[in-house]
Amino acid sequence: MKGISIKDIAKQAGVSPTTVSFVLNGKGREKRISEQVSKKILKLAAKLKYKPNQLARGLRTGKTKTIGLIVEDIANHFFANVAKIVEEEADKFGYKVLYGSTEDNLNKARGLLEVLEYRQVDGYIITPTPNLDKEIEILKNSRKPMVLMDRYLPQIPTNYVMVNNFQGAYDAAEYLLDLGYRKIAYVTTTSEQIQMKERMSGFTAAMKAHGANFPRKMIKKIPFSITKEEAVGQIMEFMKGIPGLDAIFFATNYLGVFGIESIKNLGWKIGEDVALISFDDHDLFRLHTPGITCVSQPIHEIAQHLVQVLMNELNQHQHQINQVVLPATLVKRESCRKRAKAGVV
Amino acid sequence: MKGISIKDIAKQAGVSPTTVSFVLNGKGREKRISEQVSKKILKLAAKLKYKPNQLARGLRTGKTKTIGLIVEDIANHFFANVAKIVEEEADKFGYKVLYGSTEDNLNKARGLLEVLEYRQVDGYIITPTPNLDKEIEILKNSRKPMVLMDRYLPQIPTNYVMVNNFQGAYDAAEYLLDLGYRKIAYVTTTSEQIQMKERMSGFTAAMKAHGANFPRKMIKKIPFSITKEEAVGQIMEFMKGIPGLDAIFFATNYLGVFGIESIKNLGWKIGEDVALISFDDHDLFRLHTPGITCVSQPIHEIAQHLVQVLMNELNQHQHQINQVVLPATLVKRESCRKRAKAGVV
DNA sequence: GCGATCCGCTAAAACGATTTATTAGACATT
DNA sequence: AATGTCTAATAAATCGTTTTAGCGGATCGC
Repeated sequence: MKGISIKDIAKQAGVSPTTVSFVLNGKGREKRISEQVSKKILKLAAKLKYKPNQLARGLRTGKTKTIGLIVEDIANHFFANVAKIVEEEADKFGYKVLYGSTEDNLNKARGLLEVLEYRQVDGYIITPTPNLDKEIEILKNSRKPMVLMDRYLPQIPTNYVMVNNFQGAYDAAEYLLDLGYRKIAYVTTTSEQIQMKERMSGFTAAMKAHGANFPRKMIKKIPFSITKEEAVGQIMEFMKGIPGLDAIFFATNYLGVFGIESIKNLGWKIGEDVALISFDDHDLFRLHTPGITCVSQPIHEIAQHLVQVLMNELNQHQHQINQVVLPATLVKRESCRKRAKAGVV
Repeated sequence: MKGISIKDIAKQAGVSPTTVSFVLNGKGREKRISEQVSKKILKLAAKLKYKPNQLARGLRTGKTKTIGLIVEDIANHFFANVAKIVEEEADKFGYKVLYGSTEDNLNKARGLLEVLEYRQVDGYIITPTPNLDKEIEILKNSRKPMVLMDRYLPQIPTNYVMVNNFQGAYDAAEYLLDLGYRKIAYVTTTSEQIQMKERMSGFTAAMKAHGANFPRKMIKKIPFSITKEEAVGQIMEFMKGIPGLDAIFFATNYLGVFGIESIKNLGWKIGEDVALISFDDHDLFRLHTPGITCVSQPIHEIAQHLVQVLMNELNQHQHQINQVVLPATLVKRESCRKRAKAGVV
């Protein structure tokens, strides 16, 4: 059941393994192998369905043609879709993907990095967890090709591919204001992650630019660690405490989902009593009635750029830093609508 | 930036690489290496953070400690979650996972199998596409450890891990009848895949066992290839054509999602005008209002068994066939409720 | 006629582990 | 003393590639 090797081809062609290797690696010309011999080898290889042993090749060249993909949670809509495209794109370059989920846990991330190093992947696509700075720094210094996604580490200049969080949130705020909403609340996480900060900045900037009122008490931070029920409860309390609430923005999709539930629990009608908009799309937002307006990340492009950036580093030792920021798109659905008259409680 | 090798340890310990290899592989006793030397080597390995080169090891032993996971669509809720647990479980045995999505396309599946062979994975977890029989047969004959998931090939006895589709659908039908529903429709795919057939059998069996009427005209088959809009349209037509329709069962989750939309489009109320139940859980079902009752697959257990079966084959050359069928669970939500009075149009 | 150059190809080393066969010496047996 | 057994280790082959260095012969320049 053993595969056939370069030696088998060499024997059958009556040449040395070296020659076979040269030809099969497209170095026939360069190494001055005659057309006849080249052709014979190529034909033989095809006939025998020769498949180079990747382990032997990797051992010799130090390249495994494998990339490591570290996501927050492969079962999450956003990451699963990115993973899928990354796999497809990498495949085009002959690379395979080893993946793992961190659950946003530092130790899991460390474990994954260790395993990937152990497996000698050629490059990394990483969604960093909090406090992963040191490991990223080490990886960076080791000159291994690497690109971050979804968030970056402001202290460490690295490659990354991200959505424009500032612009996405800015557009959302502006859209709400355009529609005539005035009393707008903002729900985010307690996490200090950069992408959350940027969304907040973008939103705030838009409110300010339009002279809208956006005091601190319109902002609610929900801790990551609490249960869904607790979160929903907190959001309900928060909303009830704001008389005349017009519209509410959720800074990430799972909060938006909680928001839907909170509003329903209050007996309010989404899009009528209060407008709802969320960062990140979600199956539920698309299929919900009414549809939930959201700021959508260009998943396909993100994945393509991730692989592209990695391949650039991998192939051309081009060590200039590559930071890609892609526009977010406002997906308008029915949860926000033109507000005819000023809101009253 | 090179890793340290067995030779480095050997040099520093003043012994041969052979000795180091023996000790590090736990064969110290067996090979009569003295306690002193063993300890020295172990200490040194820990100190230098020695990580064996998997490529070299794989080349020599023929084992890559990698398994290939072929799913239908990694971005799908069910497969993404299985993939996640598979990865975690495999990790416990020191295995990593290479994955790929077939989109239920035969050629994609072939391509994936080829790549995985090329990468010499030690074992396979496969969601077979239609007509993949020949390739599975070949793989089986090659004695590579393999286990199928989600569906199996009736003509080829192989390992598999599945949910009990018959029982799941049976329970669903029985539940609807218990609640007092009588005019029950069934929506499935046109695909001839075994799991779909079994669901149909289970459902039919329950209806018959309870003496319920279940004529052919209560069954609708939706082709896989049409667009969402077309599917929704077909489902709407189908439902409108059944006077007095009580309840409707969808044989898989994406159909259930279409079902929700169809019912809404008709202006009916789920759980009030018509009961809805679907095979497979989905985020949307859980978060929808009203919640959608469904037949849920034990994802965690499925994944655990998949890895377990594969590890059995991998480690003990135990070549008896292992077929695991796990119970499906009926998750009761608000889309089906006690029916007070007989249904009237 | 002699060194330089080119042609077409190959021998052998290397990658880093595992594994088989072997060794040198201590000790025991007959 | 000759033989065998055991101990504690090692040398060398091996896995399948890639890659460096080189070889024998023909051709060229002068």
